Amino acid sequence: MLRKVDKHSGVPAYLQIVNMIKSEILLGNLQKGSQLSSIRELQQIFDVNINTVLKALEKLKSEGYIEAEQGVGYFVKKDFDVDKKIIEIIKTCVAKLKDNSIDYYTAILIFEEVWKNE
Amino acid sequence: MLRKVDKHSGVPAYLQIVNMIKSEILLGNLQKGSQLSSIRELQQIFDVNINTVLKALEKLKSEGYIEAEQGVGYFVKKDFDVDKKIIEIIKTCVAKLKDNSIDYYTAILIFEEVWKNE
DNA sequence: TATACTGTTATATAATTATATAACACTAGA
DNA sequence: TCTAGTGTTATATAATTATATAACAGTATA
Repeated sequence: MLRKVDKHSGVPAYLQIVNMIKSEILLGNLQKGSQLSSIRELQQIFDVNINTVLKALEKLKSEGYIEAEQGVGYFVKKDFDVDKKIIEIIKTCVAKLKDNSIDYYTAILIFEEVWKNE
Repeated sequence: MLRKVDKHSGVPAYLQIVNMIKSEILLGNLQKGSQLSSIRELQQIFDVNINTVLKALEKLKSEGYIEAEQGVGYFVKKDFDVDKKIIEIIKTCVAKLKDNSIDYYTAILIFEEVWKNE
C-alpha cells in the first residue's frame, strides 16, 4: 500500500518510498512487468517533492528492482517472491501483538533488539 | 545491547542511539535508577561524535526516560516494563524467520507492511 | 586542595536530505 | 503533426544531521 511519507519518523523520505515500493513487490502487489504510477502521481501519493521521488526511483533502479522507459514510465523488473509461509508467520505475530495492544514503535524496538541479540 | 551505530542504514545515528537505549530499558537490561555509561564512553561504544551522543541523550531526557546529574552521570528515570509474553511472542516469531533464512531487512519490510495494512 | 572523573556549552564546517522551480526530450494517440 | 502525457536534467536554497574541537562547570575522592 503506497501512502504518505511520515516526515517525523526520522527515516529519510526517499528511503521510506524505496521501502514501500519494495514491500509492494515483495508482497506481490506489484508484479514483474507492472507499470508504476507516474512520477508526478507518486509525488502526490507520497506528498514530497518530485526530486525526492526521483531519488527513490533512482535507488530502486540501481538495485535492479525497476527500470525506466523514457516517455512511457517505470516498470517492475525483478520479482522476488517470498514464501507465503513467511508472510503467514509475520501476520500471526502481528495479530497477537495487536491483540495485546502493543504499539508499532514498541513492537519494532523489541523486534530489532531480539533479532540482533539472539 | 549497545553497539556501533550503522552509518549506512539511513536512520540518523542519534535516533539509532535513542532506540538502542530505549530497548535496553524496555527489555529490563537497564532498570530505573541505573546509571548509564558516561557520555565519552558511549561515544566510543557507538562510534560517533560526542555531540551526536548528546543529541540522543537530550531526546531521551525530553521524553522522560533518563535524567542527568551534573558531574555525576545519567540515570534511568522511567521503567516501562513490557509483558514477558510480548517478548516471547516476538522471540518465537524471530526464531521461525531465522529458521527460514530470512534476512533482517526483508523481515522488517514485511513486518511494517503487514502491520500498516491489516 | 588537587585531580580526575562527570556533564555542559559553544562555534565552525561539511555532508546529506528535501524543497522549489524550470526547462528539455521522448512516446503515444487524436 | 499537435498535444498531453511520460521521464530527464539542472540550479539554487534551506533544514537537518554529524563532525571536530575547545573550553567551562559540577562532583567525588585521594
